[in-house]
Amino acid sequence: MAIHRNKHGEDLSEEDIDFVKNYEPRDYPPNAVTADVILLTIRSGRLAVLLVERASPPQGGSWALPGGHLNPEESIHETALRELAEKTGFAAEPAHLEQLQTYSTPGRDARDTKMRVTSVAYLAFMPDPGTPKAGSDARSARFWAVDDLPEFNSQLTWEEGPVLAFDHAAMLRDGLERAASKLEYTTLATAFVDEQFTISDLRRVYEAVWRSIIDAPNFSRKVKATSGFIEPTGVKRATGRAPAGLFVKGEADIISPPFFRPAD
Amino acid sequence: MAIHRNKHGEDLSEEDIDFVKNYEPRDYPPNAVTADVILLTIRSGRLAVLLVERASPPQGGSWALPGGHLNPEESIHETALRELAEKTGFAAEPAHLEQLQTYSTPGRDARDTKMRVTSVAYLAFMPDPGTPKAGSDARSARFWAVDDLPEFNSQLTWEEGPVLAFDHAAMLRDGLERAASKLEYTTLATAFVDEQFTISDLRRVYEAVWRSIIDAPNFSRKVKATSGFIEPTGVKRATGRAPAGLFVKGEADIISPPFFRPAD
DNA sequence: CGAATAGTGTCTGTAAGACACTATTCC
DNA sequence: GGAATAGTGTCTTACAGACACTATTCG
Repeated sequence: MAIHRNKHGEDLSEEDIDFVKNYEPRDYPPNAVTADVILLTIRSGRLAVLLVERASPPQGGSWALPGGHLNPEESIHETALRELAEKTGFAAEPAHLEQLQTYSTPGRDARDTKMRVTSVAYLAFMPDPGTPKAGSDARSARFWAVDDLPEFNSQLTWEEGPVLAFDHAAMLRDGLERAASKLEYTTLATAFVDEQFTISDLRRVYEAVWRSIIDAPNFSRKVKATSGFIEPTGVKRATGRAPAGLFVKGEADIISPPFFRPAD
Repeated sequence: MAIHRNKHGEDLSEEDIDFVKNYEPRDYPPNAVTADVILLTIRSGRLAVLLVERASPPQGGSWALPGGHLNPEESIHETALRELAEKTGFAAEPAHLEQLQTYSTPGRDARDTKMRVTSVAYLAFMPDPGTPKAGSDARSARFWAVDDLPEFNSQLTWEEGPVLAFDHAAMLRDGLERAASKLEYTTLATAFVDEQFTISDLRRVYEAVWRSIIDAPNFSRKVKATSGFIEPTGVKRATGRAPAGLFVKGEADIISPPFFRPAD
């Protein structure tokens, strides 16, 4: 039996070439595939997420994660990057972008009665990039501290902050959990800080994402003892009170043993 | 500003109702959304995956993960369950089913030139269900030990076992890594064994998924010390040599502290 | 008996977390 | 000096892993 391979259109069997030639996509139920991006950063020590105020339907006027349709010829990963650039005007790509999960519950989008809308959520980290410019299809765009969102802070009422459109609150919830867990076993905390950073900067990332207080002495020792996590530059920064050593990210992506979150 | 919500078609604004009424899905590029399932089990102490031999194009004749198209009205999770039942004839649902990742690289499917095919991969665990019956669209269906697949065992040549269609080898690779990591911090090892099991049964799951040998005395003590992992039934099973206590799964889903894989 | 499996006891090294203490800078 | 921040030292507890040892059954 012949081995059939299909990488980027090469090595198609004759049957497959025929099959594709006669294939009529319009014979099948319509689908839309979109990417939505949860872009997280740290602002004044608080974890913040980028939201866009939608200009047009569905759910015009409400706040949502930036996102949009998969174009022919591009991968969803590229969709996520493109939509992020279009909706926010950021020139720089995020320091980290990973796929989170796909959401497809019927009814999650008003169009579902005519065409199913399947959304692939992405999770992105970057150092505070300043104020975004509202782009195409957006009335406005800004970072919101996660605990200024009523759906993420039981102290707030629904009138005191934006309520998320579609199932974006569920996406954000899943994204926050993924982010917290990734800090345990990867060096991704460095994706939230500038190229050069102090150990305290790094600790504040953990504190913001984990929503907990970390013992500074123990943290400092642990980070320096984890091989490949950070590299000293030799330079010291005298910004605050005591001068602090400046570091850059090391070569490691995985930290072992992991840094555990406090049990709560 | 009004708060817009959209849960299962309720609470639509007038703009959204108008928008959907005038929406024409055929104006947009066509997409297909499919679910593919990585069903893992333990057979004679080895980790095995369910594969089907495809009967029709694309890639008819090659081995692939069971899967198929998202139907209107169903969630992608339901697609995964339905395709698994249709392609294998299993009456029982898997003990565990979770979404893994979504694959959308252009060119991953021969049809991509006419219609993009986005696949949501699912990961499923269950105790050995016996021999599957090849269902719709499948020439045959069977479990393959993962290390009888040439792409997962460098000792084998491509002629000595099935080579996976599409990007299913990448999916399986990601699924195996997810499975190994899930055993670290969840009680999902119990999804691979029968309702009643011995501690050795459970240890063999860890050994098969982690591809490593675990010290039986330490494992036994650790499992029993982890609250909520397993509950004793009081009964003993005298199948092999020494009689072993029988246990059932406890209420916990998360194990803390985690069980770590050996560093390799 | 000997082999295979189940399970207990005990020791060692590593690491997490608590916390007292010193050092440096700005006000 | 006093407050804020950076960083060291040291002690306790917990747990992973190594491994010697006992117990039970089958051939």
